[in-house]
Amino acid sequence: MQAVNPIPALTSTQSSACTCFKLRSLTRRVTQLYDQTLAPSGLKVTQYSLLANARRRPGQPAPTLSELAQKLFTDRTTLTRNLKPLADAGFVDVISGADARSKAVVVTAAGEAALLAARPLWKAAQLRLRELAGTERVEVLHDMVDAMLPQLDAADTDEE
Amino acid sequence: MQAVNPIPALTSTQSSACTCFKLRSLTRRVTQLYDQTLAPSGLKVTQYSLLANARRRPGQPAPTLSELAQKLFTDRTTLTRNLKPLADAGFVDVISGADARSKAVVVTAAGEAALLAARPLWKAAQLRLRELAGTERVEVLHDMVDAMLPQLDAADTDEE
DNA sequence: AATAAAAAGGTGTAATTGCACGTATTATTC
DNA sequence: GAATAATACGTGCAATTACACCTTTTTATT
Repeated sequence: MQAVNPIPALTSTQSSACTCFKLRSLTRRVTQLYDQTLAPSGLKVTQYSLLANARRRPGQPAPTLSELAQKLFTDRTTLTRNLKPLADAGFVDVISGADARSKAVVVTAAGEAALLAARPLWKAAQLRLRELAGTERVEVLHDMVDAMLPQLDAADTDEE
Repeated sequence: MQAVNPIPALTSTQSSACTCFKLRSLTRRVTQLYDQTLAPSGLKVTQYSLLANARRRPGQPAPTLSELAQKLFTDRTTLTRNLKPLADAGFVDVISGADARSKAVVVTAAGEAALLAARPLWKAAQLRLRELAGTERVEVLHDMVDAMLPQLDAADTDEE
């Protein structure tokens, strides 16, 4: 016996089963949670992540724009724009790199301070998400992203 | 015996363990995959999802902006902007609703046609993602989003 | 019926995102 | 050494996203 397809021509399940749509929806809500929690710090989660990933130990070379973009899984040109508000706020300096072509991103003292001030809020957001979604789910999600992202990243840089 | 924390002051693991950052990174890549695959249709995945969710069977009432926004897990004002290119392309009509306040979204015949034409491409994207990430992972991801999204959605509408 | 509250929607502003195309600089090839 | 490749970055453009604040209309309260 075969299961009956409820409404053949127009199952709304079809569109809502879109993985991309689901992911985008979840990400919007999660971003909202983080941004609202981080609000007192003046940083959005994107900026927090950018700063945290641009950070280097003293003596360590500052990352170039391309290096940082790759680390952030972002388009290079997106990084350029995202640096603007942070540079305006004095949280980063975009200096000329080793090459005459390349530029490097340096987190300033003010940037470090902002990051330090935002950290407890970020931790609160992490905790709140775990409360809402369940710690186990969040951990599974981490593993899944870690497994999937490299595949998608490779596929992206391949096909050119 | 206690495990030694590798570099106490500056573990880059801390920032990369940000659930929001991970989710956003994955979503960017997945969106890229879908958008590139959908490109021949002239629709972006956001627009495809919007159209698919705005669609009604003949006779069924067209969704109001607020209803549709809720269904899409988007801000109401975001929906307003996202409708613009679709209205310009003639894929939707934004008509006045039952109320003198409300408006409703109607997918036009051209919109239906665009959706129909895009569907094989969308399916190809779904398939490609499963190839890259593994079908099982995608299915687990679906379940996780389905479980997490309502929690975050409720938390969002609550705290006002 | 007047007033207050709620609901529905829009605009200003700002940030995030990526593609297409362009310029400048370095490395490679002949 | 000159021509070509590749690398590094920027800008124009368009879409996505949401908050703060606004107007209009409907509903609820007194």
